[in-house]
Amino acid sequence: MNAENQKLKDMVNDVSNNYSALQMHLVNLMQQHQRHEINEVKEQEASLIVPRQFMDLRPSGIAETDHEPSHSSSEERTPSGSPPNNVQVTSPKDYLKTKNPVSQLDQESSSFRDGKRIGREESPESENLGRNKLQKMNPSKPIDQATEATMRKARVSVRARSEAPMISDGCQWRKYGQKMAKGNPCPRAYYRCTMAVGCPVRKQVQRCAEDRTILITTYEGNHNHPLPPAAMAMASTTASAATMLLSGSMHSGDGMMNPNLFPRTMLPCSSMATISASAPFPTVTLDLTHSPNALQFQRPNTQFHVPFPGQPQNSTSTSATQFPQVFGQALYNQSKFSGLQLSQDIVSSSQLQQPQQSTLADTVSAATAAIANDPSFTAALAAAITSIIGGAHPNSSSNTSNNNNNNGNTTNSRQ
DNA sequence: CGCTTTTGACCTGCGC
DNA sequence: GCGCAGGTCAAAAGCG
Repeated sequence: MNAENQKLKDMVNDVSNNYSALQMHLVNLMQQHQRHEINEVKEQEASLIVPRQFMDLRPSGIAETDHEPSHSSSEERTPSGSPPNNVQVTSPKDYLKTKNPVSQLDQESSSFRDGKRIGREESPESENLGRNKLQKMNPSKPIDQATEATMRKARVSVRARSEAPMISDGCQWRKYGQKMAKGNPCPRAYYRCTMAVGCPVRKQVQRCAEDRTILITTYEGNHNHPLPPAAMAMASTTASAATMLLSGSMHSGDGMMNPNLFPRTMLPCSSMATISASAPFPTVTLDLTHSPNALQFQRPNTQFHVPFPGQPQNSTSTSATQFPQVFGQALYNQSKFSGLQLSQDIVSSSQLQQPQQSTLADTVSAATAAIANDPSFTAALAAAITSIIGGAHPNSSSNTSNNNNNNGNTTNSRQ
């Protein structure tokens, strides 16, 4: 066990190092691409106004100008002279070190302590209720409160193939409800984080109606406590989603995302992630199910996307390559761990198959699809996902995993 | 015995 | 105002 632990430590260190190196590379690629895309946009619409970029893993409004100077011209085209929002790639560690997004939210919510139910005043949901009530009664800061609500409700949905009833993401969860959702024969389970008292993070777990091997896990909120390394990626991803969506809302005149501008800020299409701006729960969807076989089941732009009010159908969602970079990184690193090199030649071959790929995340995605038929790689792919979202295995230390087996049986019998 | 899950009831928002 | 659906609560049951 000691030897195994040491081996795992070495692997973690390797991940960290590779992550940093690849992160730098990704930044460079993004900057290059951004310049290219900006030129295109300028050609198409000279008067276009582009909101901030959606790469800062920290909560909006705290970007520091002493970080890497942005080479994006988004700030150049920001009309109101708002502080520049640089394109930054911040590791989860740095992100948490720099600023705990939860603390900000908690501070914001602390001014709304008049919960509807006195007995539940301390619970986050009662704060929400109180806030909603106050928002109705006191419209003095509608934009701020709408922004806050967006931040609170922004969600990250992860689609991953898993036989396990729930993917363990490094956190401890307690199931507090289960419902049958319309249009899906599989029940939806509700969990809340139990790693700290009063942690507002919740998640929903449900199997995809079209392909029940796909597990859809939706995260909402930000943790108010330190996270184990295994949970860092997902937590920062969730927080980033909120930040991304909030960022979009903050830079449009009416306090909501401008649907016509939003897609233009994203990099070219990747099938790994989509963003839905559907109110009231804007959702970022990370699709880790891709394989040649998976694609036939997938309906990438319809499943979670509700048209944004007034938004043309062809722009209801935008694929993003920026956001899932953490997952691509994990895949790359895990493939190394597994001794199954996600080597440059594999990446290159996948690029040949999909010449439109232009970013690291896309490359990894394509490589995943290209080699997913290789049984030996399947384990590596599963391990890659596991390394990010904590591991999907029935024997997880989390109580919820085993109990969820019971859930499924019980639910089936009830059905 | 303490913790977690189950599950019916309840609350809330939304569309009609 | 009503019904529906999603989300949450909390007492009861289950489990180790």
